[in-house]
Amino acid sequence: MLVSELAERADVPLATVKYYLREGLLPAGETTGPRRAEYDDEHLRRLRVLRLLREVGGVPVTSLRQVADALDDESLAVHDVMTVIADVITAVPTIASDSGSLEMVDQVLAAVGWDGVRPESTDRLRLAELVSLLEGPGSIGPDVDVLLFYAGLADQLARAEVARVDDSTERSLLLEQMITGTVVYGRVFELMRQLGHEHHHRVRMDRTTPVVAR
Amino acid sequence: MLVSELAERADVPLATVKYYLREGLLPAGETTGPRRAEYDDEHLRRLRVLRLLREVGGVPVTSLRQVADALDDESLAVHDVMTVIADVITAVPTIASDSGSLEMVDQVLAAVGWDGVRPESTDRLRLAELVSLLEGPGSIGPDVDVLLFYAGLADQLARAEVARVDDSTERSLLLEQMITGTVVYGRVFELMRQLGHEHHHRVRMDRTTPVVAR
DNA sequence: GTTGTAAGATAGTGCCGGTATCCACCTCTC
DNA sequence: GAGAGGTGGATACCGGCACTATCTTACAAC
Repeated sequence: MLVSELAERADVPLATVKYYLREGLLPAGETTGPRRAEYDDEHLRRLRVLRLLREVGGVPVTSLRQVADALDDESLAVHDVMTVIADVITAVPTIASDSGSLEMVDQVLAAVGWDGVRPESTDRLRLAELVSLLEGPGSIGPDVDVLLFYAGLADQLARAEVARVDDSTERSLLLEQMITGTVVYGRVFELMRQLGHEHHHRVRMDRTTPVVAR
Repeated sequence: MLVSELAERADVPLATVKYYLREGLLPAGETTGPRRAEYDDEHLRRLRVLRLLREVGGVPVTSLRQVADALDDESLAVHDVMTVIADVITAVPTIASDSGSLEMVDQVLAAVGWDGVRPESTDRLRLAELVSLLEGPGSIGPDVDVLLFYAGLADQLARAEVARVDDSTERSLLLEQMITGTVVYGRVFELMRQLGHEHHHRVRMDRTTPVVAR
């Protein structure tokens, strides 16, 4: 297919596809002439994944390059590509964190037995930042028990999600499915949590406050 | 305290505080003279909450105005303010959703018994959008059972979080704590999920692929 | 041939979230 | 009571980001 068709099939403006090509996020098509190039399904899938990361995951375009590079690097194991994705999804301006918070995080990680986490993981560092944020005056202090509760649930979630991947799938397809899953289901869970708040909150209100009219 | 002190204590640039005042996100201080105004702890807490929503929650400044208005409106019950917060946190450009997806979402909501969710909830609508996104060709189709699994975990989380709020606290303080909790612990859980992926992923790799060197 | 569209390069746009500057004036210190 | 420095208030400006528009050259299908 030609660029225009690629753009149309992915439902992305042509100008944007050209921009991504310029930025090297999308591998160039196979040149079939001085002013002609062919694109295939692989390009289409790549484009879809990038847009998903961008639009649903909120990943900035500059970080997408890291993603593209990792996907293109055949020497990287699927697992290693996913750590790149993990780091990139976690792109929020840095806050200061103290060593005590990091210690607390590590304590929690140890408690749930997550020894497979890289010490340089962005997620681990960001988590410590958040914990130190909670330590500020007048806020709900971070409690190891509370964090452990979260970690326990997250463990169930992550365990089930990892178990759901089918390693017999071809590398590039597998990666795309995993990325989509991470991003989209992450958002799904987030939304469900908020819906849960809304429900349980209302239930509690109805029980607590006297109902005036119904 | 004077503005400069307010800015310093919240660790926000003075120019930004002035900007927030201009935008009406922060109520004006009490004027004590033609070129003098006093700010109190309430202002400080408000500022901190706004910055948290902005920096950790990624809420755009325009939406912060809705938050500020809701917080200032004493006629709104705590619960109603929280629905405003819920809608505002869920600020991602819209994707098209089909009616089938919405039906699926409602089916899941009914299954977990969340009848306290407003039909117009932004979260409910966004969830339907995501579900229809998953329905696209070549992706991991949305499965009611999978969604139910997420909903079940989210229910545990939301239930525990709502149970943790102490209604005897003064309204404005309570709201601030709840907002902080929603935003920060949401992010905490997200990070923990990713850390869980990293760990379980590595474990699975180590088991699956023959270890060459150690 | 004529027309339409491709590729490729370069320049421009719109929004967002602040910053910077200016001014008239107040207040604190010495 | 004089001077330094900070204040509230207004307006103008800025940098980054993610595109978007335009232009040129050339080929391809009719």
